[in-house]
Amino acid sequence: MTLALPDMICFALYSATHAMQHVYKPLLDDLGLTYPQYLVLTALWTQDGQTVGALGRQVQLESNTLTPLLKRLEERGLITRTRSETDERQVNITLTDPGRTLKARAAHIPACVLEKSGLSLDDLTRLRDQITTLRDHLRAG
Amino acid sequence: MTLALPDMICFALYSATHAMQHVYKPLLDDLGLTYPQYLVLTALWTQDGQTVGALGRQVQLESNTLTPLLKRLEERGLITRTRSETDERQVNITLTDPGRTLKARAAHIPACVLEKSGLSLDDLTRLRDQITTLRDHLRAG
DNA sequence: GCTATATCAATCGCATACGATTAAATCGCA
DNA sequence: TGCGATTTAATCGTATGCGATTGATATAGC
Repeated sequence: MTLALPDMICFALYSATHAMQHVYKPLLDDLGLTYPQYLVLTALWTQDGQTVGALGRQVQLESNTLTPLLKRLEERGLITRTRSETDERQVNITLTDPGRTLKARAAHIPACVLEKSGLSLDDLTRLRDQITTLRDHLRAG
Repeated sequence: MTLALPDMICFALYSATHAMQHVYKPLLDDLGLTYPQYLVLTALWTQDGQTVGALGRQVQLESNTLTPLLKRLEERGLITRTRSETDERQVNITLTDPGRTLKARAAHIPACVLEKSGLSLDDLTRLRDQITTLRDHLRAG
């Protein structure tokens, strides 16, 4: 492990993440979404009505980042934020009709990214699993 | 390619990058550096005296991000920023003595990260090369 | 029941990221 | 040579990220 950028796994991840977001940018611009907003909506499309904390555990963000992001999504009319009745500390995030409708307009994005990646679906899946394993090791260590 | 967070290669990269920065955080706190500042210094430790543009091409950042970051490194006395004499548009970034000295104090970091990754050096190297290949495909596409 | 503790979202401050624009300097080409 | 196009860094505005703190609510233990 030398101390040079091209040799560093951290820089490979860092620059690949940026390159990935660059690929997503024009696709998300069509939906008027930023990349983290897209991740949050993806979590909600899978399971609606989650609390801020539950969303944060999925996308790996804290309330200090999520709260402003969710307020922007609420201003755009894609979600609603309501205090939980059973536990007033929690805030439930629920998709609006436009928020739900957006899922269909995002459905083509994964295929676009697969195509841009220049890899086969099998190779990309294997790579994803290896990166996920590394991430879990890093979190655990 | 489904539209769910755990299945998305982009989210694997995104969350692994965050996990990696979380591992670096305490190591870089000891040096008083942020993660992008560390990347910039790493590039300078390999080759001193680069222009803002050359640094940006390496760490994949534009002057809009680099200029404030470099000003902070200059305030901390780690680098100097001087207009090029041959081309007044360019600004040369040069390490100061403290900036050079910091390299030795950062030398142990790669081994720490390797250990936290839970992977062998061979596995990590292979994974790094695959991620780099993906990044280059994404940039090219 | 009552209080110390814990949990949850929000807020604040600072440092990235990045699109768009600007200003200065250099280059290209007639 | 001269002038429009290009390059380079800086600036501006918006949106993350994140450490630290705060305020409100819920829980646990006595």
